Amino acid sequence: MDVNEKGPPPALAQWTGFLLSWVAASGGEHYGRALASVGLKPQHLAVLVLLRDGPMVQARLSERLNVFKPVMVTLVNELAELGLAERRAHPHDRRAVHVHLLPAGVRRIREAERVSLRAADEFFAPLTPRQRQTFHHLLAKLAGTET
Amino acid sequence: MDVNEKGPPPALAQWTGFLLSWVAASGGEHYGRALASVGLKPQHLAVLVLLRDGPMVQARLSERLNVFKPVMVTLVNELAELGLAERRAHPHDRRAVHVHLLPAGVRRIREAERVSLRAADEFFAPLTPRQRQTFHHLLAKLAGTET
DNA sequence: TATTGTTATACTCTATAACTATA
DNA sequence: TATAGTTATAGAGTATAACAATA
Repeated sequence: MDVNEKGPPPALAQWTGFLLSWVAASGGEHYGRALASVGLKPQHLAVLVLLRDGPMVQARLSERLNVFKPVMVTLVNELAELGLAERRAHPHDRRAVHVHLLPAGVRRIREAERVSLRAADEFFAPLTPRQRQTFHHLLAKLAGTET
Repeated sequence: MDVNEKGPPPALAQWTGFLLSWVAASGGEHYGRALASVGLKPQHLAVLVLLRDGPMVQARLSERLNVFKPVMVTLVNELAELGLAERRAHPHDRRAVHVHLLPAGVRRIREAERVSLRAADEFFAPLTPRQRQTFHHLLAKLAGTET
């Protein structure tokens, strides 16, 4: 049930649910390739964007992104190794570490947003701007983020 | 970056790509639970539906569903153990096995389609019938299954 | 030489357990 | 007792390698 570049199997393409999962997987791969071109994984960018609002404790990063604590340890390690973020002592709680966004991280966010916006334009090219807006609206209704 | 039942993280919900992956994952889980209620995994049903057109060689099942050969071995093993399909000798090629759909498999397909249609109705309940049709149309354009 | 089915193996992701140091 | 961070480990799911039988 893997998803490749050829398009969905015709026999199953009339099921909306199958189309949905195929389009999402296809879009996710496209997005992942775009971010990889600036040396990031999707999760890296998600963490960086959260840190843009200020330093954050790792445990709260895990909660906000719905990843398990050990995963966040790895992600922060990688971001630190890339020089995009770093751990510092927490001012009030000696158990916790504050994860800070570094200037290089701010710049990398801008690059990532540039390539990901371009990737989105490519992916949604089959739709007119009006259709793309409609698509977003319908997704938001399904996600329950609008009434 | 896991997806749970609470709805997408508000901070990321304005990105169409993130909404898309969240909705697809949510829908996939809903579909998976529905099929599990009749004892099937999504891949099981996909195989059974393909076999409805007649017996098929395992290698072609793998190709059609884009799964690797060892995965198909496991799936056919499971379907055989469930009594829904079985391996028989291929009439012309002694290397290959013909996978046949059994009467119990035909009945199970009907049950699975019943619960999966109900699951789809539940999942797409936030949309009007007209919107649901539009959503399918836009997905089909993105998947390239219509011009 | 290529293909079918199978077994064995590896690799990634996801999830849990256990431990420390604090609170 | 509970929480933060880390390490270690376990489990799916996915992908590759290698093999015997046959074409």
